[in-house]
Amino acid sequence: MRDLLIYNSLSNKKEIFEPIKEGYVGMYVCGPTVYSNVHLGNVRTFMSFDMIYRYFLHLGYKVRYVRNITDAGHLTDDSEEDKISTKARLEKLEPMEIVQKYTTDFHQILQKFNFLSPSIEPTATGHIIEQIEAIKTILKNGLAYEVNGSVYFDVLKYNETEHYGILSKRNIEDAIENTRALDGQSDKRNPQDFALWKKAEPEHIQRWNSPWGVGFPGWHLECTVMSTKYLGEVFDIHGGGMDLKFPHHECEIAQAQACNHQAPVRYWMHGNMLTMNGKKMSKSTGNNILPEEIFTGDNDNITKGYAPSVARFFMMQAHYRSVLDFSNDAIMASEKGHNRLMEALVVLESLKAEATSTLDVSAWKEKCYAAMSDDFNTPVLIAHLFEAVKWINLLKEGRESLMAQDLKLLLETLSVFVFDVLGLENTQESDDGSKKLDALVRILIDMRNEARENRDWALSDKIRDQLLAMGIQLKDGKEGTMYSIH
RNA sequence: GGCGUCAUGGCCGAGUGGCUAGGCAGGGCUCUGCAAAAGCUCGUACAGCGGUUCGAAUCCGCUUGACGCCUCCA
Repeated sequence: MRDLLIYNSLSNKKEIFEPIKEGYVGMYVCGPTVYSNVHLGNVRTFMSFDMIYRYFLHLGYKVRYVRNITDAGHLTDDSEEDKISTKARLEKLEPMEIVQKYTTDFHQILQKFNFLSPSIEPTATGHIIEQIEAIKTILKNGLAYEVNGSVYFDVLKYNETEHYGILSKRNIEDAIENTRALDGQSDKRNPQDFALWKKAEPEHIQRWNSPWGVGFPGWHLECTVMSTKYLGEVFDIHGGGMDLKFPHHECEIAQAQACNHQAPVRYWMHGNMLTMNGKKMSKSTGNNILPEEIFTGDNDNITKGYAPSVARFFMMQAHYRSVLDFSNDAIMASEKGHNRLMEALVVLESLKAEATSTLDVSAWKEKCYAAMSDDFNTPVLIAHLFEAVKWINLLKEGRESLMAQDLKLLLETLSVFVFDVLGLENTQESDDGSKKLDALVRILIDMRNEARENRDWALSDKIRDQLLAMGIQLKDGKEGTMYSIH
């Protein structure tokens, strides 16, 4: 098998992927905090890893893909309030109601985008006991301290023997020098220390018993605990958005080292941000667009709705490690390209085999795999797919030819990459309603063609123009009239 | 202030020390009753200034600009 290159954020270069166990991949991706609807930026990261998961599966790896749900709430500031309880109070709901609501929303959105389900989707609240055990271990190993019902990770102590900042390429010394004004209220010995367990104030709703009193687990612990529980103390790939690199992933490394005395992850992968109007999409700033708004067009930044597969294609046209800027013009251009690709696939199925092949399908297929195996380069893959689109059209016109086996190989390979790996869908799916619509439109097409034969241009143009006005476009071609619905 | 990333043709967006990215838009052509659609085809870009080199958009330095992280964030 060809080498698979993966860009490792730990070394900042592409490395040949060598799984810990031949044929198996353990992959952990930081999931959403379920206190509001996921926006398109959140979706991008998960989609990148969905594509990566799909490619591994296609290559024949047995993949255990773990993507968590953060439902324990993260501290937002020193007010001892966390996101989930804040939202719960606002909506007068139980925290677990919030969690349920947005978890369901998350799943529905991903389903629309044609995501594959992860192998395990663990929750933070389902692993409180494991988190408490991890804290005990870190305390026992002398890398944490208890203050006033809370437990903090001792970053300076850790840094004496390990490098805190190994992933984000920071030096703790620099961080200390550049620390902002102290808040004065913290129990921390050093501002760089982070909470493993936090004492719950009376008004804090989410709370659990622990050896240090009633409280709740810290920001970063759940991922350490759940990844090692399901994938082992050392596993192949850990992914997440670029914005989690520091401090979240840095803390994960420190916690895992403190527990197990070894680096937990072989390959760290970070997806880049989706921006809009040149700025990062973010829940807190409001600079974001919801998936549902993409589908319906109900957002000031877009002029119409777009199918989930079109949004997916839009994202796959950029490399996962590049910043991608969302705009109406950009996704509209993607929609046209997406549809052209899908139409070529339909044409391909109707092509007839010839006695000779004038195109080298095997070499083309090889290029597709080479693109994907070079750090999952979907934009280059898509460029190759469009080369196939061009071929298909030339084949249709009889300007090139393929033997049966090459035709089959082209169809199979194209299907694999378009549907299995990129996870795109042909949006012209036919349900019962659309079948009836299809029959209706065909009747009108027949009537129009009769009118055309009678040179009754007034009638034929009327049928054409009125259908177009309601979004049904007729397309006259050599093989008869086709149509598409917009 | 610290750390880091990036600046590509009208737009989006890859890649690379010398050889076509690709998509969208635009020009030309084919098809067509006229259109539309579709197809074919064309364009020759890499922020600025230095340097290395036979040769750089691709490597190095500086400048400018943008963005990300440093605080919850995919």
